[in-house]
Amino acid sequence: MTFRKLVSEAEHLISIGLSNLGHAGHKFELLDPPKPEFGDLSSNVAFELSKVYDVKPYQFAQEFVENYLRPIIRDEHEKGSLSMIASAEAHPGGYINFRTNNDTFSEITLSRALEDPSYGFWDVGGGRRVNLEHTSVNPNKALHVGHLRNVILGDVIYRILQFTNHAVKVLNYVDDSGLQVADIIVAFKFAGFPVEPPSKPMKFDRYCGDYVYVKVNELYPTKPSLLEKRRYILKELEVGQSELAKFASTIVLRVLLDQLTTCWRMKAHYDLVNFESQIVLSDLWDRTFDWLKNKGLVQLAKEGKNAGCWTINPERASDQEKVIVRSDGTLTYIAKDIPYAAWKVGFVNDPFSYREFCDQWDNTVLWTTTLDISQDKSEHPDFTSADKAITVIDSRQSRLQCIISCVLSKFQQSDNIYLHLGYEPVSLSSRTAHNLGTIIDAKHSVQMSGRKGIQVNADDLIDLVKLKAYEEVSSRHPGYSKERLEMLAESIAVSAVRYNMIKYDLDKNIVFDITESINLDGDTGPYLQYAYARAQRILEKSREKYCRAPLSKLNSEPEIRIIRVISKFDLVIENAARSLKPKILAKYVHTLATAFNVFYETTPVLKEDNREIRIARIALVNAFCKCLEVASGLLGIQSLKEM
RNA sequence: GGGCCCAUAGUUCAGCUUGGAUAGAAUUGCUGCCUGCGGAGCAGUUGGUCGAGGGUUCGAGUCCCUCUGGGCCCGCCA
Repeated sequence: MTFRKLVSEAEHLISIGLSNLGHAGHKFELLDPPKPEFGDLSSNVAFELSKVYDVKPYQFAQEFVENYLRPIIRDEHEKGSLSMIASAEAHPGGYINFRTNNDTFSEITLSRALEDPSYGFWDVGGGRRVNLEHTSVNPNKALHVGHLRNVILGDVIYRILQFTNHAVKVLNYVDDSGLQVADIIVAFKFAGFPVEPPSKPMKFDRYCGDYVYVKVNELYPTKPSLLEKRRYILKELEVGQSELAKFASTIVLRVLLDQLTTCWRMKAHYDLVNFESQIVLSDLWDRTFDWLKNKGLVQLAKEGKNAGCWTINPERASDQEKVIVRSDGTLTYIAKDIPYAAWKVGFVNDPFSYREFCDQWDNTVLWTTTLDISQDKSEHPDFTSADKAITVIDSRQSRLQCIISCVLSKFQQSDNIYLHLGYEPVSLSSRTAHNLGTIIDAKHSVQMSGRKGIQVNADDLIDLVKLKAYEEVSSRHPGYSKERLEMLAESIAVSAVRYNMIKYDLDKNIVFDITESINLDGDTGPYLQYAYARAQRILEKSREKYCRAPLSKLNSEPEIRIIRVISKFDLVIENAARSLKPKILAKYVHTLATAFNVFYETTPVLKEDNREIRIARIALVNAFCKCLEVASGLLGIQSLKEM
């Protein structure tokens, strides 16, 4: 909040200086100096103007500072209109560096952080409505670590957008009429697989995915009749209503609830479950199809390999045309996605009624659509006609997502109304794949495959990290009850896994290694929690009541460092929200926690004899906690008072 | 064949949008720091031809081109 003010003051000064020099409006930039010696804010203005005057940047900088900036700073100080900037100086490197008045900077930053209940808030969205789709895992299997990246990325994006004044609805699309569901229905109905998991207790999603789905796929080569059954089932699923479809529906719901249990464990929030079957059964497709035909975006192929199919034109000439309606009249995957996308942004009338699906971990209601109008709740949130749709899916879907995006841009003249937020997938390290019994060649990593059973289960991962966390917590608190230790270990495990999935850039392929993933030291989620717990211990033991503290007493290097980080909070959140890069926030929170840890090691708080300094430091610890709590919250990481 | 992404320390990654000061973390190895508010920490140290070559520029890890190596996509599967 306050760093913004520093920047705007510097902008103001340079602008006046340039205008006095006769270069009003000349562009320049303000940036973070890489080292503290270079001051608090730097400008490249001398590089820009030195071209005009054909002198060395340093020479221009010296003269500009001496003859223009310093007099202006003096003036403004006399008028009392500068609160942040104390001085400017030219550096031999060519930059002009500004220094703050530390006393007032600390004072303003900390009092804002402590007193403003929405410190860090920045209005990026202006209340705009966003439909955010993530997770969308086929309902025939349990989540693996690849899905986890999707869930966590999506959920952090949700939290960031929600925080920056977007009205976000989180959608989870369930493909309940696709091939993968048909596979397990084949197994249950025609291959003799029992519907209940044998003997030992096992989550149903896991049983379906790890066992039934894998085994039935192994049967197909030797029993081709099963493939015919699968085709039959697919048809039935699309028509709906039959006994078989009803059976499939019960299976899907069971798997879905188990999947959601894993997602909720990761503290992900959803607003609506969309079922593909309902999109097919509604008239959403008909309306969209008519529209596509009217616009001339699709055509019926008369000859060639796609004869008898409706196809969609590619955006680029080099791409092939894409079949959306097969020659037998059934719809392809993409044909179901286009009306869904159009529905999200309100391009077609909403054919759905809405009912409550279930309650969630955060005491919110998860809704679902229904075609049965008698079930409609009159008071339900408005899910359709968002200003923007964001779909979180890995980059292997880029081509198809691009088609959807292109088609939607033809609906309405606005670009970017449909955004595919892509990311590179998670693969397994050769060591981890080897441990799973996968036969590997010399490749560095292995793609996961649910169908082949090559995957690391999401719950297993959390459990493993939890085990490690449990050992750590119980060794520190031998007297704690099992329940308390469990709770803490779970929270630590979730934070470790979440942080690990967002600290990398979206375009980075994560090579998942099980051994490395259980690490709780260094650049991890628990590191953040640990800094917070230490700070909390200080506050807990402090007997000072909160009072106006002399914040200007905080001028040691570690203190200034934390304050500097705190002052940039809203800038970082804005940046993360605009760029949709959760990583930016993860990096920030780590920097914040590190700054605190340095302070903690070097600077006594409770042991400080001078009362004024002591209460000022306590105020600093308070501000740190508040900032860390909000920032961690945006990552879905719980701030623990103890661990 | 066409398209997308990646390449920076032994390892995993920041930094590239908007070119500029000594290229930063984490981890590994080694060395210190608990009769101090919690050592899941802190400090120090070892470790880099920023894949290669060319171009633009006063200046390139960052921008442009070519090449090499790796990943992914291109179905009447989803």
